[in-house]
Amino acid sequence: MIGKDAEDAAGLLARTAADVFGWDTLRPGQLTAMEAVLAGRDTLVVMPTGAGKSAVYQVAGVALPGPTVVVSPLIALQRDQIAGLPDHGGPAAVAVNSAQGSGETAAAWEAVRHGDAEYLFLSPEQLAKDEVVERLARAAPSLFVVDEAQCVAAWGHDFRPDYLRLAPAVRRVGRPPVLALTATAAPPVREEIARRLGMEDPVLVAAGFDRPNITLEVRRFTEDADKRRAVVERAAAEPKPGIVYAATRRDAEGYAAELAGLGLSAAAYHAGLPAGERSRVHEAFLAGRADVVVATSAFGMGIDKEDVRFVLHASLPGSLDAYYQEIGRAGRDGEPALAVLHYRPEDSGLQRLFAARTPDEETLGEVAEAVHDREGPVGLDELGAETDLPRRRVTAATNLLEQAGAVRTDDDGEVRALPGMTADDAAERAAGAAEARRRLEESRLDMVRAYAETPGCRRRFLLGYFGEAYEPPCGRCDACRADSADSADPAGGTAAEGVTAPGDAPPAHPAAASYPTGTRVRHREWGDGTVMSEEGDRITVLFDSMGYRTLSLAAIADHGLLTVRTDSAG
DNA sequence: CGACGTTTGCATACGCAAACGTCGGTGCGGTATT
Repeated sequence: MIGKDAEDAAGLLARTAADVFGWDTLRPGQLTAMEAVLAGRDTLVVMPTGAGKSAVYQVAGVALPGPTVVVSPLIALQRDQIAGLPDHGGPAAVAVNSAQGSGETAAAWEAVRHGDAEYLFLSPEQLAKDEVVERLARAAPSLFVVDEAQCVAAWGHDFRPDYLRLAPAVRRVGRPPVLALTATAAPPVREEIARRLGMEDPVLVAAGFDRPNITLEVRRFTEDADKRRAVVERAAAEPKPGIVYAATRRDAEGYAAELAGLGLSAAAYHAGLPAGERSRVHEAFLAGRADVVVATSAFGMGIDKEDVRFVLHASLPGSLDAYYQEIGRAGRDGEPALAVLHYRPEDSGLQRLFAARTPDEETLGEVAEAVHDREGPVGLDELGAETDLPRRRVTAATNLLEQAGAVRTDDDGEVRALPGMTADDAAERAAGAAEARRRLEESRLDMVRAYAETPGCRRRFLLGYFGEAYEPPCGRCDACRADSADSADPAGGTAAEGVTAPGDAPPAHPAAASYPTGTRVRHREWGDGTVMSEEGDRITVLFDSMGYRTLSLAAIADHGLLTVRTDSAG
């Protein structure tokens, strides 16, 4: 880019930020992302909550002629975003969703049609409707934003499969630049977001991941009862307020009741509670009227509270992406905060079950057959009617068929079978894709266990997972603290019961230098992969079809397991 | 996969263990019922 153009763009953005929003300064990451968007580039922004991700689309949206589409996963989040925009004569923001009346929705579309709305918020499910996409296409949006973009990878495969169908929607509304925003995404997740959204050569704007004020700790247990007692005692003892994450609704209520029994202001939060109770707990927590909220993963997005002092996990999360997202809610004010993972190997069973949930072969077969029986393209609504399957399952199955290269989505958003493949072949290949997906999810869970069991610095492990090198000791994780305690008192001073014993940090294996992070490698049995991290005498590789695998350098050397691929750099 | 609740099986057992069954997380949207 030519210097003068860049200056002009920066000037325009700075002026817009100041005049429209009253912001006198933009942070470097914000400006970089805005400039990329303004230059028509697809852009992926990975910045912690509070760093001002929303400002990127708010300012760039105004600077670009035409409305800005913002895909947001929760209606409550859409409301927050709209409420957070300046309303004194600034650009108007409207939403289209099922929670508002038909009059309000009609008014929103009118505003879009007349160019009175700068921002239009909607869920991915809305974009599954032809009528919505067609109206949007007529409005010719100049920017397509996907907020909380980690949802694409985390929810798109089963829970909310319309997240995997945004790419065709982007094309149908005129293929404006795509801006994806997320607080937490490891490199392979970033890659998946970009791929699933159909982003082309995206600009990556990633801020540093380390949250140095959060102390990291893992406590390991064999008995469930010991673990439960430890969680309650810790939540009671630490400075408030705090969040305890539990794996099930039942656990959330059990812990909350125990803490309340100790005289704390504690409440449970999960999706099974009445809406009124949920918002009451949410508001009480934000307002500082609650000491502890014990929650399932439902408690998260939209919780903007500075002074959370601890986040305890009573069970394993399903991935380190989810874990970092959840502990990232602690200590946003920069003051000391604490993240403790209470670990029992058995607890991974539940997450393993969740990971194993993929569409069954029968569903894949029915959908594949319904598509193949058509000579021409068919809409997902019609597929649902023909197969008599719920829309969500039809969409998920279609996504897998498309991923397996058996069907494709045309410019009208309808799907058609690709020639040269029978329905049975298609279903079989889709089942293979589902199986690969399941292996990947399980390997991500293995990475959570590896974090819990690492003898080394937790911070180094976590940051390594997110692609950031870190030189221990950090001084603020249980492993580093125990190490320094050991050197002060070699005789013992052992860690408290249940704490993972830190081993001696192994010396870097000389062979590790052969496999720096990012190297493309090929394994005899597992195929191609990318080196994600090296720790001591082992490296972790993300294999394209097998997920994460940790390999010992000695075994690699002894058996010639890995070859470095030089043909496909990057 | 594992926790928890219920049933079955035993039979010197008014109770206990094993076997069996069920359930488990995230939210959108739209329809049916008050």
